[in-house]
Amino acid sequence: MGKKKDGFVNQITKRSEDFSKWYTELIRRAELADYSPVKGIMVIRPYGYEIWEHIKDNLDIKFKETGHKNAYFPLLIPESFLKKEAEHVEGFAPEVAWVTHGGDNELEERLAIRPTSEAIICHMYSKWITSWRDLPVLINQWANVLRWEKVTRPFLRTTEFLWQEGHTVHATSDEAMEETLKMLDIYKNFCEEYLAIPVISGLKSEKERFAGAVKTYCIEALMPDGKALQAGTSHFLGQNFSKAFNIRFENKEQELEYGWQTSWGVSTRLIGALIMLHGDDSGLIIPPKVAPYQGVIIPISRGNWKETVLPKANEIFENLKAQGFRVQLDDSDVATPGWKFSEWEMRGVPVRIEIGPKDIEKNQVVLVNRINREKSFVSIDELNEKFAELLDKIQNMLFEKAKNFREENTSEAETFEELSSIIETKRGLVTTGWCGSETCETAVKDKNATTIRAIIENQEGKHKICVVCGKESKHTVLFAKSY
RNA sequence: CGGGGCAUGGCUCAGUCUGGUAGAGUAUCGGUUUUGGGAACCGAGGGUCGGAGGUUCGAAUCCUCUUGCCCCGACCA
Repeated sequence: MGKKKDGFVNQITKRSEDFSKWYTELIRRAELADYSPVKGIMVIRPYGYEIWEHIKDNLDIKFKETGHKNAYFPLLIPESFLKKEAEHVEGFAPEVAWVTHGGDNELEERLAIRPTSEAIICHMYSKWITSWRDLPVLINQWANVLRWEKVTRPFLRTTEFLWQEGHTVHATSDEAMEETLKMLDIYKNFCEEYLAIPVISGLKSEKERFAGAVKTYCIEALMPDGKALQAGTSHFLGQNFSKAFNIRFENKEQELEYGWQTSWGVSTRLIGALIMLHGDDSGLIIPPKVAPYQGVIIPISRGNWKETVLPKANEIFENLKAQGFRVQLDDSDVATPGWKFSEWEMRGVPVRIEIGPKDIEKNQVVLVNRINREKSFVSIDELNEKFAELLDKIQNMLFEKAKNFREENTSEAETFEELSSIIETKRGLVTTGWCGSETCETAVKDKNATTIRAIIENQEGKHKICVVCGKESKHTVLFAKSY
């Protein structure tokens, strides 16, 4: 640990050597998160939480722009409420945690710690909605939820996690469907623009659909180990919940009608996705748009640097902050510059700004790109523009790199044998035809532990037959192993 | 929930087979010298070996149970 090897850091397992180990080790070393005393529950540390804050703040703006308001619903849900929508309970029952006592007294009805909030929110909606004038209801909440998962991994699947859940009610089916797709689109754009994670959007099969939904749409991202990660979902709930919870309104024709609903969410899992997708052997690479620090200024501490270099470094620091950049100045005098380089690379800061005696003479700084360590010498007078340019460049490089990776790892299969062989050798995403039957879907799962991640837009002329049974294909689907 | 692995100063690990009362590196603290890719030296503090029980004169080490973590599957954001 801490020893030099080829000049760079050697303190974490290399991503190229052991991906899983790299992932969990890095999360702790970079101080994104740590394990709590309770199984499967993690502590999100400030550096990790700040990434979540940037995700949250930016998404929140997009939700507000599209007319949504935030609210907060209770953590505890009476058991009877959860049971109202049959498929919903069945789907979530195995992973619900229950509150059974208040102090020493056993409760008459046990309370579920929300695994998701449809039940409590729909109950409230049934009280609030009476007329077509009350619609649409467009509410989102930022909250924590609890699901007693059997296998957990930091950020990707933890017992308690943070997310947002939007719950809307509309007067017509069309309107609700429009909302479902609109939010899916917001997620897709957000993942691609802010997190530099290319995603494929599509529809879930019946088997993979959210418990209680009519249709579940999703965005799926391909991870470096060839597995797909569901990065967000948007559900068209139809009238399933409004009927179960009696959400009715009087329409313009003075008839009582059940509301049409949607729900949609993304979680702290997005952080897991960006760690896996962008990181390298040296550690994290956080996309500039959500990075807690977009740049770190490292003064080269040499001789009387505190009198010569540090004041200039401070000036640059204040200037960049004033321009709205998120920057850090590492002026600690215990660590050497080399140590700092490695440390901040490991933490994924996209740009390093070096300034030393030689630079001061030339009125310049050195900008270093985290992705390829490419150095550029920039006049201090142009620093603001050049820094902003480099951040944009890095944001784009990350996206392009991820997109190329996905393209290289997307295959097509016409037969079951082909599909199996691809999954067993290179993994990745596989597009095929599918007849739509659950029998064929299950056949693939049983043989290859691979599932339909999404039903995608039909590609003309391709995949005319079902990859399993050979009958006529109804959908083009994306198969992959998944997280 | 099945299969496998692991649990020892903050971190990474040695010691376990063959019981004898804990050790290294690193980190931390103090000091001196350094500093353009993880600096060197001197000195100091810090653990009773995941937890419970048992065997024994004696347990990190042997036995039983238990908890947690990691990996691979089945289930899920």
